[in-house]
Amino acid sequence: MVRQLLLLGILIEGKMHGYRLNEYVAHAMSSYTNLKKPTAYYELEKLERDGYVKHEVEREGKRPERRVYEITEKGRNYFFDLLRQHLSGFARTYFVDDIGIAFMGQLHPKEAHKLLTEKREKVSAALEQFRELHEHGGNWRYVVSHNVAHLEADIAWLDGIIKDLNDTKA
Amino acid sequence: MVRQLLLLGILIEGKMHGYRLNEYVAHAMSSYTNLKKPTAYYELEKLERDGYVKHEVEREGKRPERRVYEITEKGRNYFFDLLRQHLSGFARTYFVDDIGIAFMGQLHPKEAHKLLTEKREKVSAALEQFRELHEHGGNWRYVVSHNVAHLEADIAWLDGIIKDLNDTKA
DNA sequence: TAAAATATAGTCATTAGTGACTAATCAATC
DNA sequence: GATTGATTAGTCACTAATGACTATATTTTA
Repeated sequence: MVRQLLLLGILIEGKMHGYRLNEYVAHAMSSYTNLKKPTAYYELEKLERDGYVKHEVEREGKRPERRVYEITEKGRNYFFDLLRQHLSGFARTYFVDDIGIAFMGQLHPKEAHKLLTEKREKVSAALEQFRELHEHGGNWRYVVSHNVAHLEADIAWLDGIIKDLNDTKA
Repeated sequence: MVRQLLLLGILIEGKMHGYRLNEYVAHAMSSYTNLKKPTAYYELEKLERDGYVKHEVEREGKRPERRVYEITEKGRNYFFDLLRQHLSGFARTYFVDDIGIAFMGQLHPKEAHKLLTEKREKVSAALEQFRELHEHGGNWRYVVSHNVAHLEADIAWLDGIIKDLNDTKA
């Protein structure tokens, strides 16, 4: 449903053709989704089947045909339903890192220490990148602060484990 | 690859039949994965195709047949590869909440405020649940502290947005 | 002790998701 | 002015994931 919210949220601001839409997703929205192009078309087809969007074909000059997608009235309503659900709802996140940590005991603490230190550096680099993105307007800044907050939490968490491993090694 | 790490990590501690394995995943590991039963069997088939696990069929009394899965030597090596990769690597997390927030402007700030307050309560409840889980031994406690850290970060983040919305309303 | 509930063990049909590709146009460079 | 490279627009064959189901055995309860 997240993908539907995303696509309808784009189309609610105006019609757009498929290619442009995917470009927009891949660039402007790359910090909160990794929706792939074929997946977007696939999702658009479903949205169309259900009457939430429609499309007409146009062509500019001699370029290939484009499908210009447009949200329907039903789609608008559905978008607001989804948006309300998403803003008020809570969905549990599963952290892939936890699985590695759960099996960490299979390695020598010294090696685990080295590996987690590498991870910490990578998280730290990602954090720097997000910090540099700071101060764009709109609700975008909340997306940035969200990611910053979580990456900071991750680093603190990793530091705790690394410290424990230090004590174990000694 | 996460699923493979998970399944091999279970089997490295000893052979286990499919049903028990799924039970284990659904109970003991429910805080770091939502792997479904058919997905587990599907993944086990692939692991078997690639020679990382093998199975033999057994039956106890008159109960239905069981497939008892066992990790191979190749599987052990692969497990350690995966574990090292996971412990040292960093994978970007996409937060579904960010999509709702990105489109929050479509609603009246007053309604957004109400909805986010509801979300905050749900996050808070989830946090309480995790806090109660505290103090089991092993690396399990890191899983708990990880989730606690992230939920706390979420609440602080939500509070920031809610506060801004208060100012907007006024 | 018959009926209902629960546990055991896994399968199947269907939907979801994507890497790699096609096929055309336009721009740049040698 | 031919060749290379980028852009435009979308498709296809394949892999991944799961809700709903089957079928039997055991336990509980009325």
